[in-house]
Amino acid sequence: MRYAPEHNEKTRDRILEVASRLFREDGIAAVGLAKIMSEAGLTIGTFYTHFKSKEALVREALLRSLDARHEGIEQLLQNNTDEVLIRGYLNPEHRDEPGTGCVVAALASEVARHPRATRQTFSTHNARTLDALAASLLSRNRKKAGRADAAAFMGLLSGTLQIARATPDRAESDAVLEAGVRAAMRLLK
Amino acid sequence: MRYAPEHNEKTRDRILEVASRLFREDGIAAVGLAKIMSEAGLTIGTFYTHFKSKEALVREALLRSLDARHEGIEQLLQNNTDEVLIRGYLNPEHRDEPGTGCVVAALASEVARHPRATRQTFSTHNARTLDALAASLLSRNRKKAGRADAAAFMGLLSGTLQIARATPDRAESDAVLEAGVRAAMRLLK
DNA sequence: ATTATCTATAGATCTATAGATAATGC
DNA sequence: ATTATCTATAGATCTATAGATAATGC
Repeated sequence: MRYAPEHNEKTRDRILEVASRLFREDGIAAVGLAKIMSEAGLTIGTFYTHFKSKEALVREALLRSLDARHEGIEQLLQNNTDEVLIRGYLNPEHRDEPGTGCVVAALASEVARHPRATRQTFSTHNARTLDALAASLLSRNRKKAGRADAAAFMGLLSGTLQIARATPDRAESDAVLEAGVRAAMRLLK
Repeated sequence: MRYAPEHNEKTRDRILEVASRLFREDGIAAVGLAKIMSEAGLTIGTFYTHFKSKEALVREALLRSLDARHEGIEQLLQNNTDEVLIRGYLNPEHRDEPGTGCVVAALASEVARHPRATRQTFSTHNARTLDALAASLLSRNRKKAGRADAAAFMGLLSGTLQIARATPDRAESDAVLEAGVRAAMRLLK
């Protein structure tokens, strides 16, 4: 069947949308292509007309979700105080909704075990956000902060969010988030 | 065959030893029971005489590796300066050897997706290390640091290590570790 | 006529179980 | 006699491919 010219691209986009959410929610290794295709309203047979392999999908989904989050963070960086921005990351909603949340917190440790091409995609597209962080948030407070300093700041945020997510006691988990906010503020002083 | 009384326990220990390494190296979802048993010198059929399920193994392997690392960290906390301790965590060897390294950096984001019983085990056994960190490292520098503050400090260390592991360029990855050291020192000031 | 989608399947692997085998203590 | 181990297998799922089907543009 010859479909409309944009049909193929729209389908591909829908698959990427679902994949970038499910990978963050369940982990890359734990989510199968059949589930992704099914949630996109398709059967698994169609997958390979859109992507060469699961690893190719992983790279494109990472790219997509990192870029999407970059847009959001750029906006937050412009008009807000440090604390508002930090609390925009370290809050119970973000903790409880990994599917639309930070890619670093959800997938960095798993991406580290993937092929170099995948790590390269992750690193390159995360660098845009790190550079923006360094340029506005960090340098606003102290001088001479580079991409690596932004990575450490991001490490504090994502590492703390992960520990909060792994902590089953709600009150204790909330306290971890609050301690993370204090620590992040301290880093900026 | 009736084996020596300690035989069963030694075999179980060997399985746990292998599992706690492979889970950290490859991720929990990505490593199968057959591979674990094979590296322990056994076939998969024996697994269920030692553990009720894979999830039960996960809990015991987490418990074991968290406790093992706790011992090491306790010793480091006693006789070293802040910087030596921080560099004992954020260094290239630790980055390159996840199998024997920090459980939080390797598995926290994956544990967060596991059943509550597993998260409880993780949280309880990690709390011992967090309390030790709060008691010595943090309170040595600033007053009134609790378990949650230690969790944020640990979040900085583990989150930064994860980003270093995901960064394919060696020099850039090394720079992330160094920035992490600076940030951790800053947190203790 | 083209091509995205479907069903069906290959072949590998996953967790888990059943029943036979073999090594040691009583 | 006991029991940890083995082989074999069930049944589900994984990634990937093959070939039939069907929806739309020329």
